[in-house]
Amino acid sequence: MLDIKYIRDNPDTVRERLARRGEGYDIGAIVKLDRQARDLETQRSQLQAKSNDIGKTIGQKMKGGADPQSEEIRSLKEEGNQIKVQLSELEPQEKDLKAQIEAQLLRFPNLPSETTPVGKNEDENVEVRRWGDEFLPNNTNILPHWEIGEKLGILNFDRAVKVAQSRFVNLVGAGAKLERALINFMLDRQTEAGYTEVMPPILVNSNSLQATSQLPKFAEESFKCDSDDLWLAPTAEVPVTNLYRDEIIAADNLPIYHCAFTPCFRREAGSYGKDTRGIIRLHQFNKVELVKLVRPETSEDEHETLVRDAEAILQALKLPYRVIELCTGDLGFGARKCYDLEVWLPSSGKYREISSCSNFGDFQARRGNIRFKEAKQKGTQFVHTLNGSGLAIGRTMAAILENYQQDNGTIEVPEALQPYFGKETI
RNA sequence: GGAGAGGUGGCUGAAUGGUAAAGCACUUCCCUGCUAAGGAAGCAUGGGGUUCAUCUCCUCAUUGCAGGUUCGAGUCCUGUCCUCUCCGCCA
Repeated sequence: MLDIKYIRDNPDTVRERLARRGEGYDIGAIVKLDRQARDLETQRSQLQAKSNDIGKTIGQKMKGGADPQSEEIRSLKEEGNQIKVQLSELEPQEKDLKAQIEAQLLRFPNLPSETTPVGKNEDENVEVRRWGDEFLPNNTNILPHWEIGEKLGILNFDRAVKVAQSRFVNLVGAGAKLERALINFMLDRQTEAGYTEVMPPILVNSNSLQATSQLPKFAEESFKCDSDDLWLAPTAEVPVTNLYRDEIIAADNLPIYHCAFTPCFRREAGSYGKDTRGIIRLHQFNKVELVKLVRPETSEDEHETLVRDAEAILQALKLPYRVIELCTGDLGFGARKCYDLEVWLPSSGKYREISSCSNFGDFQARRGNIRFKEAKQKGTQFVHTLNGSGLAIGRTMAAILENYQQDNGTIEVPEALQPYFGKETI
């Protein structure tokens, strides 16, 4: 959430930064509502003060033994009643205005960072670096991962569709074990890199989704449990970041680094016809997520190391990839800056997103009221939150099935993964 | 799912409807003088106003949350969420 005070004091800056994302963000209305709300609040609190005064006076007089029926008490009560009438008009107005402001504010995206490249859409994203050309497979007859997967009997779609729906998969035998090996491998690596593993709830309430900014704007993207205020988490970012919602963290305890393995659930509304085959875009997929809560002045550096920590997995698996910096037009709602890691998928001759690493600044912290406090200092500040996949498990498996495909139709298991998988080939 | 109890500062914990005790912890200071004890003050968060701005200052709100009654609600009423105990069910 944007800071209303910042909008108030720097409307032009806000306008200009939002415009970098594209059209359609008008802060005029909110500035006006804010002015009205503050005027009302000033009026209301003055009346409130008077009312408090009367209450106190009556209280003191009653304590002193005054007759409740006396003229003095009755006239004070009458005065109190009049204030109450005035308040009953002002209060709903103020409340309504503030609710409107809040609702609008929740629908404004974060301001892009000064360094985020300006662009209209994904075509204007910027490639930052590329890694692993020497590992590009030279086999030109590489089968797409879903074909080789079904051929080897380790990916099964038909039965998963029967059990659930399209966009679900069943992993069999070596497929299931490979998934498990990848999970353990990634968690171990990220733990060694300094992230504390957590295993949070993956059903999350509306407040949590609002804090990390999946709500209110993206409600149709998540699965909702009908009879409870619970949703299936679309990413571990939600439960892990929200572990600290409404907390004031001692500054000494920052930075906080967490990694978490969770299944993730997405409705993929509006992606009909996209990636309908294979395991690139499923309603349920596994992911190891990295989450950081840091001091504001460190968040840019923390963002860079977060990306490096995600890259380290791809490097260890010797999977070719590139790092893309998203331009303002493609930037996620809550992010001020974002790098995507894209892994090479030889069957389609394309790089595909396998990790998205974002710096949210104080955007999520403000929504979730996650603050920190310096010892011996007054006041609190919002932390900065960051997260990134480290990595998406299914897409990593797809990349392995393709990049490690041998001429004889077997899959070589990446060396780093062999201790976890227990075999050298599939 | 059934029955009961309860949600008050960092923690413990009071408050016949009269405007949130006290203790512990913490911070600063004083006294004392040696692994200690005593005294004083301070000690929450958020909003608004004031200010070029910060602090101060003024003010409002916050006893889980949302309403209601009242001049006045921690206290009474209604709804709701959460926690705990017992029972039931259950991996």
